[in-house]
Amino acid sequence: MRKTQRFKRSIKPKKSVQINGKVDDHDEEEEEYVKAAAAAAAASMILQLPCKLKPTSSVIRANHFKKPQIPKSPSSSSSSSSSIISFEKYSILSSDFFQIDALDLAPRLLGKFLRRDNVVLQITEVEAYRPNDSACHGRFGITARTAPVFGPGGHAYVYLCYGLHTMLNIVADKEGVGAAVLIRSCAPVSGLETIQQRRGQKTEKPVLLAGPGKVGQALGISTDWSSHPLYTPGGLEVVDGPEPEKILIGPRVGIEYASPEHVSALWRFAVADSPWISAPKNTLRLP
DNA sequence: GAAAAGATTAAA
DNA sequence: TTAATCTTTTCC
Repeated sequence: MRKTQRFKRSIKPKKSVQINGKVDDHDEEEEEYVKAAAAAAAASMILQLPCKLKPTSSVIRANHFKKPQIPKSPSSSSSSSSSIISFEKYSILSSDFFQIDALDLAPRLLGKFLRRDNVVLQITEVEAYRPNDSACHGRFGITARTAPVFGPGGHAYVYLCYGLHTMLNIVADKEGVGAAVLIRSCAPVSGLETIQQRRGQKTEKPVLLAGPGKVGQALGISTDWSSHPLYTPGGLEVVDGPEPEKILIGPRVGIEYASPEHVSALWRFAVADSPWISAPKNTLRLP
């Protein structure tokens, strides 16, 4: 009954690769960074970085991208202020946006918005998981849990980690390809009170949303949301947003069980200069 | 059918 | 540094 879904492994088994220590070769590591730098640079070109983002002045506010300051004049000029990024002017992304390689999609998701009702988060950190990737949940093939990963891009893949944390992924690439992008960190844009309530913390500091489990908790989602389409209005949506000025890259977190090749792959992307980044930060570098 | 491990977090 | 916590996948 439960074993009806038996599928062949999509990758070659690697029994003897249990890596305990880190690899020592600095040269290769440097090379990896150079390669990833090129990829990130390519992504930046395609993004046509608008560089509209104003550096936060004195106050560290919840949203690194958006204007942090409360308008001093209560005249409420609404959206006329050029320094204010109006969330309303952005529109929901179409499903086509997601139908690309997870490695390309990941950096493009930085700066985009996640919306569920009144709660809006801006994506600040992601990781790419791909076909033939020994760290990807799709490595065992299609199962009841991972089926959404193999579906068409633009859907959610939500799973429970350590029995407690709901991890939100955005499925990438075409149907049949097992690829997704893990949302590791976000910055709050609106619905701060709801976010704080769900998180059980009153803070506005990065501890509120820097970490994949925190994002899922802030959005109030469960594994029932897995396979939910993110390109249709209502429920959970991904909305277009401003691109970051600079992107940091580094190896993915918490995948020591994978093959060395994939452990060292620089498939983690983060918004440079944003405080809304999860630990560890010292493995992230500019391209 | 049982057991191990996990894309983590918060508190000590 | 370590406990908490439970589903998924694998092994016998």
